[in-house]
Amino acid sequence: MVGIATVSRVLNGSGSVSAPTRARVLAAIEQLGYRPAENARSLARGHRDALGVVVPGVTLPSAVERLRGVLEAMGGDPIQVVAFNVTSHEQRDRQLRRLRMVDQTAGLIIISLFPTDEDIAALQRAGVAVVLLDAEHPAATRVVVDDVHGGELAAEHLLSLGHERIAFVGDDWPHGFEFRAAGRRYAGYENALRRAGVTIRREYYRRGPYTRATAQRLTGELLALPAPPTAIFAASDTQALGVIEAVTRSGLAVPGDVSVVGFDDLEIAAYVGLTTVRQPLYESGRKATQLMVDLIGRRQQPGIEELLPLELVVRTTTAPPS
Amino acid sequence: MVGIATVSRVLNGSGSVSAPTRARVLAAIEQLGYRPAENARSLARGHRDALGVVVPGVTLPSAVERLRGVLEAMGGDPIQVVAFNVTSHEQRDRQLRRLRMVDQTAGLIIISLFPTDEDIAALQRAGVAVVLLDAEHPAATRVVVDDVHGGELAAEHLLSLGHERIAFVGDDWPHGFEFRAAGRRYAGYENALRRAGVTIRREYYRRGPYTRATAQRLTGELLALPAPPTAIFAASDTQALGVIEAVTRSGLAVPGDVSVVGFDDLEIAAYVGLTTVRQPLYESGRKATQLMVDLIGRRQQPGIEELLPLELVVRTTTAPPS
DNA sequence: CTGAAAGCGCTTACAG
DNA sequence: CTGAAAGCGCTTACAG
Repeated sequence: MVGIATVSRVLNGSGSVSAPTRARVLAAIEQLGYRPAENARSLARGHRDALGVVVPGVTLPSAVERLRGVLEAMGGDPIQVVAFNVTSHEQRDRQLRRLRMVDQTAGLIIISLFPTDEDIAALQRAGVAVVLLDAEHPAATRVVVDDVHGGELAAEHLLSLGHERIAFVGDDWPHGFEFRAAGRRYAGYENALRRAGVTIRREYYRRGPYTRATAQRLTGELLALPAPPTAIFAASDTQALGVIEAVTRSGLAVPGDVSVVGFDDLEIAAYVGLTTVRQPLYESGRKATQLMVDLIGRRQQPGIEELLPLELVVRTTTAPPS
Repeated sequence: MVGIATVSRVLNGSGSVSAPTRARVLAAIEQLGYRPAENARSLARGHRDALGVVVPGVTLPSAVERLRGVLEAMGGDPIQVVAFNVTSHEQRDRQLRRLRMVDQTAGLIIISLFPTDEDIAALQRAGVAVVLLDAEHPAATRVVVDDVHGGELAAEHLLSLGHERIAFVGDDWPHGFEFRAAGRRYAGYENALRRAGVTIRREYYRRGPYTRATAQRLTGELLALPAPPTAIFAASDTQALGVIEAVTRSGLAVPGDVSVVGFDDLEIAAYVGLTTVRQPLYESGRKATQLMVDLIGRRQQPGIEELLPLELVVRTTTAPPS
C-alpha cells in the first residue's frame, strides 16, 4: 500500500520515489487502468497545459489549411480545438465568451474571431496566452498578411491585362467589414484602380455571406448590369468558384468573356486553373503555434505582429478583355 | 455580500434565490468579469457535459466533411475536438490512451481510430458515451457503411463497361488492413471480379500511405507492368486524384486509356468529373451526433449499428476500354 | 431564501 | 523516501 501522494509523485516524476515503490505503483496503475482526472490535476496545480484553437467554421477550407499547419507544428501532440458553426452574427459575437475551454488551456489560437478589449483582458487575467489568426487586436500577438496589398496585386494584374470594368465580390462578416480581410482587399482594389485612373463604380461592389451560392447570386446581379464587368475579383477562392459557375451557367466563358481572380490559393484553385493571390495559410498555422509556444515560455512579449508574404499566381482564368 | 453558495445557485439556476439577490450577484459577475472555472465545476458535480470528437488528421477531406455534419447537428454549440496528426503508426495506437480530454467529456465521437477492448472498457468505466465513425467495435455504437458493397459497386461498373484488367489502389493504415474500410472495399472488388469470372491478379493490388503522392507512385508501378490495367479503382477520391495525375503525366488519357473510379464523392470529385462511390460523409457526422445525444440521455443502449447507404456516381473518368 | 461545511480528485509543501 | 494534511474552485445536501 502506498499513499496517494506517492502515486502522484510517480505520475509526475516529481519528488523522489524509491525504485521498488515506483515499480509497484506503476504496476497497479497499469492493472487498474487508472487514469488521473485532468480537471482535478489542473485545479490542484493552478494551471493547465493544453493548447487550444478556436474556430468558427472549422470546415472552411482556409481554416482547415491553417489547422493543418498548427497540427504539423505540434508534431503529433494532440490539441484541443473548440469548433462551432457560425449560425448567426450575434451568436458568433457571444461565442468567445462562452468558451469553457478558455479556462483549461495554457494558450489559445483564435482564428477569424475578433476579440473585444474585454475578451483580451479576461484572457490575460486568466493567464491564457493568445495568438490571433485572420483577426486583429493591437494587444494580441498575431500572424497577419497585408490584405490591402493582396487586393492591389489582384486588381493590378487585371488592369495590366487591359481590364477596366472590374467588379469585386466579397464576404460579409460582422465586426465591421472594413476591419475584415475582405474589406481590406477591397481597399487595395480601390487603390489600384484609383492609381490607374479607372473609375470606381459602386455597382461593381458586391458582398454577402461567405458561401459559393452567394457568390453565384452576386455574380448573376453583376452580369445583369447594363455595363457588365469584364473581370471579377473575388475575395476568396471559395467565392471565385461560385463566380466561375455563375459566369459559365449564364452562357459566358472564363476567361473569354469574364476573367476571374480569387484569393487564398486553396488546393482546388490549381485544379480549376484559378488565377489567385496566394496566402500562406498552412504556414500561418505553423507560425502561430511557434509564437504561442514562445509566449507560454515567456520567450516573447505579447502584441507581436508577424507578417506573412502574399503572391499572385497567374493561371488560366484571366486573359485580356475581348 | 453573498455567500459563495448563492453565487453558485444563480450561476446554475438551481435552488431558489430571491430576485434582488440574484440581480446583485449577476451585476457583480458582470462587473468583475467572473467566469467559473470549468475544471472545478466538473470536479464538484462529478460529471462533465462537453461533447468531444477525436480525429487523427482533422484535415483529411473526409474527416472535415464528417466534422461538418457533427457541427451542424450541434446547431452552433461548441464542441471540443481533439485533433492530432498521425505521424507514425505506433503513435497512432497510443493516442487514444493519451487523450486527456476523455475525462472531460460526456461523450466522444471517435473517427478513424480503432479502440481496443481495453479502450472501450476504460471509456465505459469513466462513463463516457462513445460513437465510432469509420471504425468498428462490437460493443460500441457506430455509424457504418457497407464498404464491401461499395467495392462491388465500383468494380461492377468497370466490369459492365467491359474492363477486365482492373487494378486497385488503397491506403494502408494500422489495425489490420482487412478491418479497415479500404480492405473491405478491396474484398468487394474481389467478389465482383470473381463473380464475373475475371482473374484476380496479385500485381494489380497496391497500397500505401493515404496520400495523393503515394497513389501517384503506385499508379506508376501499375502502368509499368507488362500488362498494365485499363481501369483503376482507388479506395478514396484523394488517391483517385493521384491516380489521374500519374496517368496523365505518363502521357495517357483518362478515360481514353485508363478509367478511374474513386470513393467518397468529395466536393472536388464533381470538379474533376470523377466517377466515384458516394458515401454520406456529412450525414454520418449528423447521425453520430444524434446517436451520441441519445446515448447520453440513455434513450439508447450502446452497441447499435447504423448503416448508411452507398451510391455509384458515374461521371467522366470512366469509359469502355479502347 | 441563504450561509457554513463537506467533498470532488488531485498536487504540494510539511513533517518525519 | 513517504505519509498526513491543506488547498485548488466549485456544487450540493444540511441547517437555519
